[in-house]
Order: sequence, then structure tokens, then C-alpha cells
Amino acid sequence: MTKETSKSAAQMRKGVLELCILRILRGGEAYTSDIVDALKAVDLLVVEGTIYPLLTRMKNAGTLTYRWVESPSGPPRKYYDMTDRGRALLKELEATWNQFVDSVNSLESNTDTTTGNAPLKS
Amino acid sequence: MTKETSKSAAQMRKGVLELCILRILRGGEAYTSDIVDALKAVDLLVVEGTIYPLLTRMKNAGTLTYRWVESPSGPPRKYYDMTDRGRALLKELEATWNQFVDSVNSLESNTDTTTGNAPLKS
DNA sequence: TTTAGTACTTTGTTTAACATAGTACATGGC
DNA sequence: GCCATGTACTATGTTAAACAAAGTACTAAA
Repeated sequence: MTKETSKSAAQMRKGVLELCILRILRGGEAYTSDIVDALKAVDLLVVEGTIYPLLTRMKNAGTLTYRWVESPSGPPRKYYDMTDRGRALLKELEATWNQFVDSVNSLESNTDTTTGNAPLKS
Repeated sequence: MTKETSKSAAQMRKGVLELCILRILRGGEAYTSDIVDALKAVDLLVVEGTIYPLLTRMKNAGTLTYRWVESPSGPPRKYYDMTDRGRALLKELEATWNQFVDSVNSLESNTDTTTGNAPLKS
């Protein structure tokens, strides 16, 4: 992947990570490293510095809650879970995502997208 | 669509508009209004203020060229077309996009994304 | 007591979409 | 000819989210 496309990939991630996190948490509560691992496994996240602030934003927005759970080795962990509002948001984001993908893919096989007005000769 | 999801939709658009424009131009040269119309037709663009700077960026990056064409009614238009570099970029962005969609959708039916470590009782 | 590893926090930068105001050109009505 | 209207492009500022990196805190083991 070139530098140019990897920059594009980063831009594509914007706004979708929230959906991804909700999808991951649908399988049950998880803490940050679990989520990071799941995202990294499908190449949707590069660094952890992105996910911590996002989880905090989602918690402040009321879509997530967390509870402290002691770790077998190290400091305690925040285990996140979806709230009812999170489940509702997930449903909406699923619809938005599917519609978005359909829209982009509908342009895939375009051969004539103009209004039919042939450009004039200069 | 709620205010929250419409904000998400705007974020999702980031980095994909470039791909969309290249897909549109694959059908032949077009000027800004043609492109805007094509994007609006599939709900991928809200305002024109977004697309003009993007086209300029792509022209400066060497993925697009344009030529002035007289209009039947009004000022002349910039008709954009892909360069060879643009065609190469399109190919890369197609791959990036498809991989991106697959990644997000692979999380769709997750039921257990954790490492298998059950959270400890506190 | 120190060292290493894990987990969370904080701060600043970058980028692209969004929003809006402004300039310029051409045509038609008066 | 002059002005209003519509079209096309330009310029400026704002916002939001990913990225990057440094910092704090807690635990366990050497």
C-alpha cells in the first residue's frame, strides 16, 4: 500500500470505528485490549492512542458503560458494555453503514455519469 | 437519521469521496456540477463547498487534469479527467475500499471477540 | 527497593468535510 | 448601455476524529 492510499485508509476509518466497537461489544463486555486486538486482527486499527479517547467519548455519550475489574497481572481494567442507548445507536449505524456502502458501490460500474451534455469544443 | 448518525455519516465519507470521484470520472470527463449531481444522486454529498477544494487537491496531486470548456450559459467550466496516475490510484483505492468493507463486515456477526479470558469477579 | 509490564490518561497535530462569503463571467430585461 | 439573475469557481474559517507520543498509576517479580 502506498503512502497515499494508507492515508486514505486512515480517513476511511473515521466514523466507522464507533460502529466496529459496538459490533465487537455485541458479543459481550470487553476491555480496551480485547477491543484493540479484535480491531487489529482485521487491520482496522493501528495504535491504541486512538481507541482510548473514543471509548471515553462513547461512555460520555451514554452508549457505553464500564465496570472496574481486577486484573490477574497489573492495574485494574475497565470492562465496557453497551447500554440500551448503545444498542439503539448500533442499529442506526448498521443502517447508515449499509446504505453508505451501497452508495459508494453504486458508482462502481458507471460509464456515463454526466447529464448527457457533451462538452463543447473550445 | 438522528443528529448523531448524520454526523457519523459525514465522517464515513472522509477518504471515500476521492474514490467516488475517480469512479465517476472513469465514465469520461465531467465538470464539477456533473460530479456533484452524481454524488448527490446517491446521497454521498451535501454541499458543493466540499467538492471544489477536493478537486483542486486532486489536480495538484496529479491524479486529475482539467481543460476549460465554454458554457452555453455562463462562465467557462473546468472539465476534469483522470491522468495515468489517477487511474493507478483508482486501482489502489478500489482494493483499499474492498478490503475496508470486508474488514468492517467481518465484525458483523461476532459473538466472542475477546481473547477468551473471562472477566474476573471483583 | 527497584525493575518491568500492563492499563489508562493527557496533550497536541493533522486532515478532510462542512459552512459561508466572495469574485467573475455571461445572458436577458429594462 | 446598465443592472439583475444565474452559473461557476475561489477563499476563509470551523469542526471532528484519527493519529502520535509522552506521562501517570498500579501490580508483581527480581
